[in-house]
Amino acid sequence: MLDALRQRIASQKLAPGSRISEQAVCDEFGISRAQVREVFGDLAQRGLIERIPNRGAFVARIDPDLAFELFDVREVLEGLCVRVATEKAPPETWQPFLDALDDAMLERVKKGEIEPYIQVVDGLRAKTIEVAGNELAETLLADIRDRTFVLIRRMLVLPGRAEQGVIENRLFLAAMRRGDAAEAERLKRANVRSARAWVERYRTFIF
Amino acid sequence: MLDALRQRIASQKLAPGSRISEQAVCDEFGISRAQVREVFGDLAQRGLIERIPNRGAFVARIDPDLAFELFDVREVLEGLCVRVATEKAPPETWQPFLDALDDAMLERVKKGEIEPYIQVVDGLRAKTIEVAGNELAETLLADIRDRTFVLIRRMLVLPGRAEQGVIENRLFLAAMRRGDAAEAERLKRANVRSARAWVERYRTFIF
DNA sequence: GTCGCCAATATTGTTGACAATTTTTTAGAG
DNA sequence: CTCTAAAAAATTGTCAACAATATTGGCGAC
Repeated sequence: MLDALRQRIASQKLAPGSRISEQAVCDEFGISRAQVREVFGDLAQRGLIERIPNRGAFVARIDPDLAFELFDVREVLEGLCVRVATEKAPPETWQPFLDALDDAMLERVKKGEIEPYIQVVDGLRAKTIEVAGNELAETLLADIRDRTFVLIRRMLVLPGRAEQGVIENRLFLAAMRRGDAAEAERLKRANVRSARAWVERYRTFIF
Repeated sequence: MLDALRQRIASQKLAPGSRISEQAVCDEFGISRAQVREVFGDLAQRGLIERIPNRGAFVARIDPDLAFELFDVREVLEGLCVRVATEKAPPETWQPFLDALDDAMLERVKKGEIEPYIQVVDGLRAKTIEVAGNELAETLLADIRDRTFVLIRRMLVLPGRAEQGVIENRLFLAAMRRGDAAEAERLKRANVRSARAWVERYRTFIF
C-alpha cells in the first residue's frame, strides 16, 4: 500500500504538486484514515510528499536546487557502494555487465533504443548495492531513486546521454573488474557528476 | 517533544534495548496516543527506535556492523559537505577554527581535557554543513549523529584519539583554508576513516 | 461587473473507545 | 517444587465520531 503510492509518485502517475486526499486513499484501499495518515508520515519523511498543516498532502515538486542536492548525495553514496562492492566481491562478478554493455548495446542506444541499457544499468546498481551490504546506504539510495526516477528517464532520452552513459559505465566497470576499488569509486562518481551536468545543461527541458 | 526523545535516545538516558511505552510518553507530555504513535513512526524511520508489531517500541541497539555502516555513510557525506563548503565559502572562513586548534589545544587534549576540542569540532562541522547548503545531507548527518553520539564520546576519551583528531582536523582545515576542495574532501574522509579504525580497534571497550 | 464578507461545505487534526495481541499471573497436575 | 495451561492484565493496533481549520459558494455593497 505504501509501495503502491511510492511507485505512483515516483512514476508521476500522481502529478507533482497535486493534492492527495486522505479520504480518497481510504476509499481506494479500504483502510481507515489512521493508517493512511501513518503512511503519509512515512512518505513525507522520504520527501515524496509535502504535508501542510490543515491543508493536506501534496506530491513533492522537484526544483533544480533540490535535484542537484539529490545528485550530490547519490554521487557519494553510489561511489561508496562501488568501492565496497569492488573490495568484497570477486572480480568476475562484474564480467556479465561488461559483456552486456558491448558495441551492439552501444549501437542500440545510438538508435534510441534505451530500454535494454536501462535494464543492464539497473541490474548493475542493484548488484553493487547488494554486494556492498550497507543497508543504510541501500535505503537512502532507494529513496533518492524514487524522487529522481522520472527526472532520469527524461535525461536518458536526450540525444547522446545514454550513449555517454554506456561509455562511463564501461569505465568504472573495468576498474571493478580489475579490483581497483579506489579508481572504480572515482569513475562512478564522475559518472554521476556527468549525469548531473546533463541535467544542468538541459535544465529547461527536464524541469 | 520529538526532539526531547531524540536527545534522550542519543544520550542514552534511555538505554539501548529498553522498551518505550506509548502510555508513558502520553502521560509525561500530556498528549494523545495518536500523536505519540506519529512521533514513534518518525523515530523508527530515523533508526533511533525499532518497532515490533504488537510488542512495542525499543531503543535501537548499535551493533558493530551497523556502526561501521554509519561511519561509511558519514565519511562520504561529510566529505561531500567539506568539498562543497570549500568551494562556496571564502577561505578566511576557516581561519578561526585553525586558530582554535593551536598547540595550546593540543596540550589540553593531551591532558585529557577534551570538552573545548569537542566544542570547536562541533562548531566546525555545523559551519561546514551550513555553508555546503545541502539540506538532504544535513538531515542525514543529523540522524547519523543522533545514532552515534554516545559511541563517539566513548571513542574520544580513549587515550590518544582526541590528540589524533586535532592533527587530522588541522590537515583538512589547512586544505580548506587554501581553497583546495578535492584535497580537503580526501583529508576529511581520511579523518572519518581514522575514527572508524579506532572504533574497530577498541571494539571491546566501545560496544 | 467586481470586490469583499459571511455562511456552507469539505478536509484535516484530535480524541477516546474498542479489538487484537502479548505478557504476566495464577491455578493445578505431576 | 517444577512445569504446563488457562485466565487476567497490560499494551499495541484500529476505528469512528468530534473539533478545528481551510476552501468554496453565494450574497450584498460599491
